[in-house]
Amino acid sequence: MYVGYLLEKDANMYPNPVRHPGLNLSPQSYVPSAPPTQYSDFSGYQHVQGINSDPPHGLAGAAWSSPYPPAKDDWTTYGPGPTAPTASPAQISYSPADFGAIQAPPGSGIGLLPSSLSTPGAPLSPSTQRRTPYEWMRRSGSAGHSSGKTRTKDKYRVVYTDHQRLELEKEFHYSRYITIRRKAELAVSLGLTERQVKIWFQNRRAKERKANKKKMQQQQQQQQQQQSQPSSTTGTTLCTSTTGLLASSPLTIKEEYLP
DNA sequence: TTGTGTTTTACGACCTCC
DNA sequence: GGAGGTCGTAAAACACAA
Repeated sequence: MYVGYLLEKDANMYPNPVRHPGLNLSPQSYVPSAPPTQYSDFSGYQHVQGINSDPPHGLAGAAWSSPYPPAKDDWTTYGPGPTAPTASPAQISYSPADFGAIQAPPGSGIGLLPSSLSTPGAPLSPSTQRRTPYEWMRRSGSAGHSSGKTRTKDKYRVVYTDHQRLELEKEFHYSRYITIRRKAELAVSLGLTERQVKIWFQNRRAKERKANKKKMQQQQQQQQQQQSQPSSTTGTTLCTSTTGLLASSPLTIKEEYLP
């Protein structure tokens, strides 16, 4: 709503424009042949086809068939109930091979998937199977927990499926602030409520701010350590402070997905 | 197996904008 | 006043060391 205001307000946190230049256009207008270059690694996934294609009149049309049931109209009805997405196709477990189209940019060291997951034949080493930067991608076993139960019932929260997280992450890396239209589309396509999508984006931004804050603190510590040591070289402080500013920018986050 | 730390959903309080 | 933002927090889910 007042994204512009927030971006200005959080200029320290987001000194660079976080949105794709083409965002003035509706996100739906971005086509497979010209994916946002910042997130070119997403092009391998059928994001555009399934999510970003412009559905007729915004929502479900013949070409906008969603693998998910219609979103619950109202999330205020807590509890499993018949509307709980237990039988949702979203529960279909996504094996790592399902994400094989997404690969880490070469040389980045970071990507959406561990390379081992992108190579179906390669067995995972125990260390690989453990904690990775892509945990949320691997937890296909969690899918069974998405029963739609919430705080007031025997389950406090649902666990989103890998596919839901993937699509949300993709949308987040396309733009940190989702439009009303995209929110509605995502909610339908993922079998979530618009409220869930909105809150996911809020939480995701908070996560990024937290990470940026941590980075800045670490770099400040490094600077302090460097200053406390007898400096044999000059001019390094300026460079580190510059990198510190860059590190705090959202661009750094996006760079994780750049080649 | 269990204890502990981290991450992930979800919410409430409060704020700003239209 | 409603919608959506941040911030702080609760608690489930999860990873991992002992």
